[in-house]
Amino acid sequence: MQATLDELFSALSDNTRRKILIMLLEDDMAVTDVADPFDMSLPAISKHLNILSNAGLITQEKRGRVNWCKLEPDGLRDASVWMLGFGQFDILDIESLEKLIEAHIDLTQAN
Amino acid sequence: MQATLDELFSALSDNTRRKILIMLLEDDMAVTDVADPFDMSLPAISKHLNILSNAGLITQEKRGRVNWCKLEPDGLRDASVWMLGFGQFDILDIESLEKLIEAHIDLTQAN
DNA sequence: TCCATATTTAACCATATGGTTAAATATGGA
DNA sequence: TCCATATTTAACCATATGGTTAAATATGGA
Repeated sequence: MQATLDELFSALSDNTRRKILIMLLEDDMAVTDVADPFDMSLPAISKHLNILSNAGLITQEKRGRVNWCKLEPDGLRDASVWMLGFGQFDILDIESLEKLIEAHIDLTQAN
Repeated sequence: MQATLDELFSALSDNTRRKILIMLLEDDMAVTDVADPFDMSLPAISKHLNILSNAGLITQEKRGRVNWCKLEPDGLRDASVWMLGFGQFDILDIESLEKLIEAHIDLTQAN
């Protein structure tokens, strides 16, 4: 069930969903907790979570009554591969990329 | 008239539009020529081009009867910044990124 | 057993999206 | 001037999207 690029980019095209992804960067969350900061009904959030699941950006695991949502780390891969390939390595200038990589290596070594 | 991330990702979520972007990577094109490979009416293509313009991914310049479409090189920037920031530098593994950068430097020096 | 909690499903609604065809518009060129 | 070419605009249509509320479902716990 590979998500298509259509599904991926479409899932990313809604601010509520992007915010949810950022929240899940922190930690796994129950549906109710995901919904909490939004001024929107639970069913609406439930639908957004479904869209994110279908796009391969999150996974959901039901334990008891609670449906835990967690980020799918590789979910963005296909989209970023498309963008980097398309952008021909110039989307972010090379120096910025190098700085990102250095920062990353520092972080990695700090752990 | 900054394009929003919503507009950007939404513009990218359609395969016809992604194909148009790839075509424009080669060269600037007239609307009629953009439409040629697609099994779709001219007005439909015209609409897609408008969506790409509003998203900041292309620009259009009318010369005579012909409306020339060209890629906007920085169009993807905001989207890729969001994705790289979100992905915390791990979307593509670091080695792949380094290879991309080396390849890019080689290309740059070849010119 | 029975109530509370967590979540989804169903039915609905307004608006957006992606397409169509027909007509309008503007420019180029004989 | 008048036709051809390039493109957009208008009017339309079916389906998708993002939201709602009410009801259903399932599990936890007293």
